Amino acid sequence: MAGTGRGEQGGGERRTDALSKERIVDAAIAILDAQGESALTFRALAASLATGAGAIYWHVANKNELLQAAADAVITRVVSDESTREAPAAIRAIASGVFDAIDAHPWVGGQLLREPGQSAVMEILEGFGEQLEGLGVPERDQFNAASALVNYVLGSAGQFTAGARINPEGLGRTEFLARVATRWTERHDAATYPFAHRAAAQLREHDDREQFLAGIDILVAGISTLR
Amino acid sequence: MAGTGRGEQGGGERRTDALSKERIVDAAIAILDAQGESALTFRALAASLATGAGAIYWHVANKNELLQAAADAVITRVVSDESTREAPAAIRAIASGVFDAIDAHPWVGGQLLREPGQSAVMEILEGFGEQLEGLGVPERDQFNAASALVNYVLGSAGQFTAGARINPEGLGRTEFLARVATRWTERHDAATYPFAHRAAAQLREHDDREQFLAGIDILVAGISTLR
DNA sequence: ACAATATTGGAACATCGTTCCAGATGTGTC
DNA sequence: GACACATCTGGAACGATGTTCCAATATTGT
Repeated sequence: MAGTGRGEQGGGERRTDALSKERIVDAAIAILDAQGESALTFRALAASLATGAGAIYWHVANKNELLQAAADAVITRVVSDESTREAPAAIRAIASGVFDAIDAHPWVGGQLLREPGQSAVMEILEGFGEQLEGLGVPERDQFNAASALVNYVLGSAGQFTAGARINPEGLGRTEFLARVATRWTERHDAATYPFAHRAAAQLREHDDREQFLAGIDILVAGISTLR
Repeated sequence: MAGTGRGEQGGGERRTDALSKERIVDAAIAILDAQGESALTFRALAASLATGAGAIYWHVANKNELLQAAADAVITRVVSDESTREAPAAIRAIASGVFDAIDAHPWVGGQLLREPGQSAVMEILEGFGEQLEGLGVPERDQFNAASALVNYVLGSAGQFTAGARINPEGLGRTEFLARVATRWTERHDAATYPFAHRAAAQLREHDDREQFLAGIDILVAGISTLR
């Protein structure tokens, strides 16, 4: 068996078109951003890099690792941008950053939900966790509080991403939400779903980002009661 | 077709093995529960029903519709079990029900995140929403509050489901979490990730359900400050 | 210059969701 | 009972995907 050991790239320059995990991940992100999750195939990726599938597998174990690396690349930039603000504002800033990243790269949302303990998720957990001391949260509650924030962010990310996946790209977000609302209202009885019908009305004039941050504020308010 | 006859059944009675969407969904749930998400293929489903793929497509449009129907079937039973308790307890009860359903059928978590506006999700939203009046939440904040609860539940569901997908089925949940914790601790610096390292320690002795409900309590506490 | 290793490109494989269609089954009419 | 028609079934076939395999090429070490 030939050694499968990974060669370190030493100091010598190589051919300028040499593949690398970084170049592959960048190409993958470009495809994901431009054409969406379903467009990322090893054939499309190989074509984009002017190579074959086998060459890509030399640098990347499988598609899952590729997606994780892509998601990490996007999220790490956001969270490491650590602000030295007051605790509540810092939490809001981190959440905002994650939201914006997912807004710009909708596929990230789905990926974060797929693998727990993934570095991107831990990065977010770390970012939130470090702020809890400043809120006066006792240590025994800090893990629960940070988890709640992370799970809320991931759930929101999933819903948002799923929306983007369905939206035929033609409609704006508000137009799209309006269509979802009317379709749902038509199909379900207002008597058995009183709340959902009121919610559908608000859906038309709501702003995703505002609603997301309102949820963060609710969580922060709840966390502040832990003492 | 080479007469693979069931004509030799004898009795001219109406065939007892007639397909229906309900029977198909039940068979799908059985496969999902027993062997996990990746085991549900149209070939396996056809074999389980002793028929062909084409026959299934006569009753079900595609795999997505099948998964939605399966998830709806599981969730609807849980939420419609509406309790007439006080608001905070009712919210806790609904969340518990969803958690238990996903605990028993891990694949449901992933499915709920895939399609927004799905009936199962709206059912949960309705369940939470109806309790908010009792908490004294002003109408303009009710949609945000209910959304926060739903997004938190879905995020938690996703994390929990993802864990079940990775776990090789051999280990118990605690053992599995311990392994995740040590692997992460070994790979990452305690200096740059102080909080995550403390969290990893707690991960070993934590209970998923308790942590999930702790998050619900945080949200309820935060929602109660909206007046 | 030569051997050994690292990397590439693309053919080949197994599997999946889905489509297609010939035949079997059921229903209504005389 | 015989015929026509719509409903339903079973399985072969299609196109696409992730992945593996391997002969060919590029790079490195001596």
